[in-house]
Amino acid sequence: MLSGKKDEVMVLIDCNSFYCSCERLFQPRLAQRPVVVLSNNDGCVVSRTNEAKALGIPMGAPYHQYKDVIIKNNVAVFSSNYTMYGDISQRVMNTLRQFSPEMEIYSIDEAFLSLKGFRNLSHHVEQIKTRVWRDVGIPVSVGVGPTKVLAKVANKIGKKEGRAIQLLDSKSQSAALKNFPVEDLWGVGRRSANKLFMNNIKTAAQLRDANEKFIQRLMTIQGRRIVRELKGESCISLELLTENKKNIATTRTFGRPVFRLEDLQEAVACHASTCAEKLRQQNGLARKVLVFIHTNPHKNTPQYSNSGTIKLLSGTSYTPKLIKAAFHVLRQIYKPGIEYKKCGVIISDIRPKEQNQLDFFSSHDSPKEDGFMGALDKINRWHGPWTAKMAACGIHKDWKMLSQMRSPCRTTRWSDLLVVK
DNA sequence: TCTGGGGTCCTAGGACCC
DNA sequence: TCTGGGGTCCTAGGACCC
Repeated sequence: MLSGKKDEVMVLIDCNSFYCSCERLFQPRLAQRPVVVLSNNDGCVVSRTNEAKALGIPMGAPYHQYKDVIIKNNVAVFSSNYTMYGDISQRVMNTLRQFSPEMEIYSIDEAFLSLKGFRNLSHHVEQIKTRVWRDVGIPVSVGVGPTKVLAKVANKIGKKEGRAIQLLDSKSQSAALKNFPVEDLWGVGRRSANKLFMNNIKTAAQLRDANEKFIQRLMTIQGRRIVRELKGESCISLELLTENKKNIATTRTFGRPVFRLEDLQEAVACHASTCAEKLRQQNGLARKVLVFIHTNPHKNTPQYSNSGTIKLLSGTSYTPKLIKAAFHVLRQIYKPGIEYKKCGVIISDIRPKEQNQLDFFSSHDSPKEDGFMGALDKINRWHGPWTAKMAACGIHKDWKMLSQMRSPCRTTRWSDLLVVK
């Protein structure tokens, strides 16, 4: 659990203002202009360029509260376009993969590389930045350390100073950690930071030098790992394989208030369908279905929120079965006369399909059902999402989320291809 | 009028069994 | 009617991440 390795070389690469940088890629004239990208439903600001940060627009800021600042300063605003960001992300990762066989894709815009044993390290690190910029056109920041936590620290400092930082020797580590706020560390959230403050631990160096057992009591085993990692002992290893998901969730805020059970059913059917499709992509079967609904907590109306789970007799990835289960839960938690704002479906207790088939007594999805789903997925892959769907998903969907400023899918949809004159 | 979405890991406590 | 201890499994909730 805590055994650490000493001679690792972890490199963290992350894309600067990733979603904004993707938008700039297709509109180079935005290069000098502040840019922000909004969350689903055009709710909050989830990505900002440095120019937008300088205007005082915080991460997660409600869009409507900053509309004035945005208009006044000619900020370019985009709804999020996850199809495009996902595609650009793949290109970035493909470029990074050429630098080392040991790579972990940590998020849509971040990856860890191990450059253990590489000679001429500084040269390689510089090359990473240059190559991603040249091949994909996305600016990245790079940080190097003997552990993931220290690579994160290096990356954060380097981003401010605009250069790649290496924290491989204890002297540079101490210098960096002395002034590094403990709350900015990877793995230290608001709750833990407050507990640390109360014990007079304010910098990363102070956390590194604290008593390990004491920190474990305060922040569980994860806190203790952070302490070890700060000391240069690698406890959080690279995840080289992308594991299958243990939970799959699809949840959305409505574009308008929803009262009727029928509308909720349409949304829940859509979300269950999406979950099922993601599940089939990883060749899994799920046995649990959770549905939740709730009102708008920011609005001064009667509040209600509830959720329920149903356990299936055997695992399935057959969309109609999952929709049926989700409806069953929905009917149990639905209360009429309430103004709903959001609903979601989460499937869990997921295992690989092969494993289920070893179980002689459970009833599997039939070959006919599998064939049906296979055909459905194929159609939607070729002709776009929702080309073919269950009738329960409805047609009008006026509860759908808003995305009024979405850019075209330049790289994944033929009709959106850029035309060069 | 307008405030996102999708994950993971860890722990405490209850249920159950012998 | 009273009484012990140890183990496993599961779940809900907390905390954190991007």
